[in-house]
Amino acid sequence: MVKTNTFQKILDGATLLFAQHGYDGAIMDDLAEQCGVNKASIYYHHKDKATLYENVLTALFIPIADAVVAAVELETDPVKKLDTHIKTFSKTSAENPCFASILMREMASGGVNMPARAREQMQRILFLLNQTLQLGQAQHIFQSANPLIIHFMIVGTINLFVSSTPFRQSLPITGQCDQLQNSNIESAAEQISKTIINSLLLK
Amino acid sequence: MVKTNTFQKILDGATLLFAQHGYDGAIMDDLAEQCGVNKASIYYHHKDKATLYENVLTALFIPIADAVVAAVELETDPVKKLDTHIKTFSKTSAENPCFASILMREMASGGVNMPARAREQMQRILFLLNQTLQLGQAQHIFQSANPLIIHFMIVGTINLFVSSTPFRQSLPITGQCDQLQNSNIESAAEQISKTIINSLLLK
DNA sequence: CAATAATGTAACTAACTAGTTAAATTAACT
DNA sequence: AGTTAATTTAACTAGTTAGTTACATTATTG
Repeated sequence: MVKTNTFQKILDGATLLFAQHGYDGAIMDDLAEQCGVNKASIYYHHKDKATLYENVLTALFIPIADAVVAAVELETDPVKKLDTHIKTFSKTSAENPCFASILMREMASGGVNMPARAREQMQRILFLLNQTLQLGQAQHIFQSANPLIIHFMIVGTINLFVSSTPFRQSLPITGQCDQLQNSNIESAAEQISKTIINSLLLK
Repeated sequence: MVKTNTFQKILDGATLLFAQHGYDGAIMDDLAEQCGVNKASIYYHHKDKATLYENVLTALFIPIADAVVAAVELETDPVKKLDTHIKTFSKTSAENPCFASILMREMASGGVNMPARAREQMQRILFLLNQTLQLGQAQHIFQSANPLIIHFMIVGTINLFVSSTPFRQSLPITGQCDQLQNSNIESAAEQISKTIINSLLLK
């Protein structure tokens, strides 16, 4: 089943609109105009608003979870696995900022309305982290820690970083703090990775 | 000017509704019903939906920033200041989970539509952190680090933790991972504080 | 107590919004 | 070319939603 040009155009426009305004704030008439298609075309390609939202989330979450799992599985050392986990998640999130916005909104609702296929992708990432941490513990490299909190540290920090780009640029911080200048995602990921790994390593 | 019972009842109901459904998802008729007041009473006490939202955010953000600033200023040691910063923020957030939900939604939009008074409160918290970090560096206790990323680590992790209570309870994690059991806010705050302080301390 | 101010309410309105319909256009195939 | 299937469109509909109005009730005060 080849997806048409219009199908994808609507999906891309909807991704942006849902990220910017949330489910309730995204207006189907605006979407039609933004994509340059007639509103009825949206309903021709996507059953209804709820289904369109599911389609958006599925298309957004699966590649990110895939990338993280694939990259981590290439490594064998727990420290390297964890570093790769954090950096791959950061990189793929930054490549598509809509992911961070949509995930944050969903988590703000307690994740209750999140479509099952999207939730499954987040669980894949959490399970992968859990495996890595247990491997590290088994090899007496890592001390015991709550994987869910580590997961939240990674996801929470990166989401906030990625989605706050406009906010960051409006911050009236004086030149006295030059650390704030290099606010690119790679250095953020590096700092998060170092921080987490450092706290996990057995002394 | 003494705020009436009804004014506060509407404010409380609106806080919950905005936290659960976001600005666009919160329906004024639902709010009236939930509070047991007539819809026109809402508009008698609060100019319109946007003003009500501002009132909610102001009432929610100011006490949290106040609490963090007050607690941190009681300490003199940078390490103790940072630990208090993280634990006070965690405690006050957990006491009012609506704060986390609303802040996450606002950050998902890039913080662009956040009312000025609410944004100022987040800046107070960030500036306070910046001061603590600089004090620690001046005393040769902390190494240099990006305060914004530390801020995001604290806020992102705690927000996610607080607002994910329903999500956490739905996680089908097997008993093999008993770390997940003690998912209370105090132990989360403890782990975050240790992690961050540990990574900042000069070796 | 009477008058006035403050608060509460049912019913209404105008604009908006998700989704539909039936007809038109374009592409695919024989 | 001619027929059928896929796609697009303008116009429409029914339900929803923020905000209003004119009136009723309750406090307050001189």
